[in-house]
Amino acid sequence: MSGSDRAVVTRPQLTPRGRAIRDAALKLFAERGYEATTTTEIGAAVGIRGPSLYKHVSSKQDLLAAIMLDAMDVLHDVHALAVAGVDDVADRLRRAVEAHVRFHTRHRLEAFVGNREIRSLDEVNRAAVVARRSSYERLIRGLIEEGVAASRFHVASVKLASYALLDLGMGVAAWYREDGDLSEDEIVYTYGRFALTLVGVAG
Amino acid sequence: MSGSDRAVVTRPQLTPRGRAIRDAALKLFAERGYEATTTTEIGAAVGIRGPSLYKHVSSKQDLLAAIMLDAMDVLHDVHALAVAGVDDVADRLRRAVEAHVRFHTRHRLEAFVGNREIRSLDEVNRAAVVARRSSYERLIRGLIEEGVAASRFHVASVKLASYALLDLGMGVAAWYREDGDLSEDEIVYTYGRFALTLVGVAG
DNA sequence: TGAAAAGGCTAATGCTCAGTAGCCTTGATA
DNA sequence: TATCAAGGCTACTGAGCATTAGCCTTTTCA
Repeated sequence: MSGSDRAVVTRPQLTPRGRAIRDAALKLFAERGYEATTTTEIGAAVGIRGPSLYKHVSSKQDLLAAIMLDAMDVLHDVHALAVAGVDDVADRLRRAVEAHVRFHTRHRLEAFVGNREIRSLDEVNRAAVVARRSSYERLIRGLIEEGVAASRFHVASVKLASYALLDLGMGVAAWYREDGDLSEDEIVYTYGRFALTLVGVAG
Repeated sequence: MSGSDRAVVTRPQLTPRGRAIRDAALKLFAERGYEATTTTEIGAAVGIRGPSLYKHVSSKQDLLAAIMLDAMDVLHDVHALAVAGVDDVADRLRRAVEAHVRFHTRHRLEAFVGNREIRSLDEVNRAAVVARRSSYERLIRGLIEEGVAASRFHVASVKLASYALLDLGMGVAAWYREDGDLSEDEIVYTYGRFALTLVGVAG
């Protein structure tokens, strides 16, 4: 009943070369955008020609979809892990926001691409990503509603507060750099505090 | 010395049709992205064929650049207007953030495109937009530094606080809708308050 | 009223791109 | 050692795109 029996990785395993291709595609999609990235460039990044990619992946579109869907699944997983077994609603929110921000530092390219390239997905894939995103947003909003219901939080608008928290994470993905002068822990801690003051936590 | 003698509109005037084309292009760039928008579609949106656009604009690229550069200039203008003649640093920050957020509701498409399509600009235009953006970021950061220097604000990191405030505005541009259930004033007021608690304002 | 400017249009140009066809090399295995 | 699959490669296909060329109609105004 601990939840650890749920598989964390649910998508098909990739060969090493398949993983290299995905990593290269992710980097290129983040740098220049999905539409502006050519299969020739993705191939070059792993030392092969564009058409040879098709021995490993089925299409450029599938590459994008896999990157985004996997990222959303990981985001759900880290959220679940962060709040599991924590009772106090303020602690739950702080831990959820910390996990949110940490995800956006550790997977900033995935988050960046995920936020900018939804439009490049075909209808089926877009619906799948949007569904996962909505589900995640409901989790965050639910935490705030919980705190408000318990009179622990005081906000002008639950919706606005949840948007603010979610947007801060996305912002991090846009400017965070591993070699920058703000450490991951520093950002995570500070934003966790931000979150609590933002919902006007009592106590 | 009031600053009102500085022209607010500095770019070449557009004919009505030129303006219609720009508005249509803005809407399409926001909806499906610059690369995915065709000149045929922009033309269709104003009732002409794609090639006829070239009687009014010099290129698709210039259309994007003009949209983004104008938006950055307006953002600077509304900021200057918001803080002009205000002495108290907390008031200045609150008013600056209010102006920032209001800009992102009133010009959400421009802001949205401006944040997502920098990569689609050619080098010259990109440099111009990035310069304006940096300049604006310095203004916001400067306000926070001012408050910290005067011991009115208390933040763990000036940089982090300014990123957070800037990111909240960008977030607004992504989800705000004129016909949504959160009013512009409501969002502006709430985020103005967020800003002050976020910098740990004293008094 | 007549010339010319403005602003449409279709057709064409030249380029880029995702994906396919079909071939060849290599290395594992039977 | 013969076979065969894996995974490269080049050449090609078919489509889409921004932009230009050149033509025609309408409007403006001297």
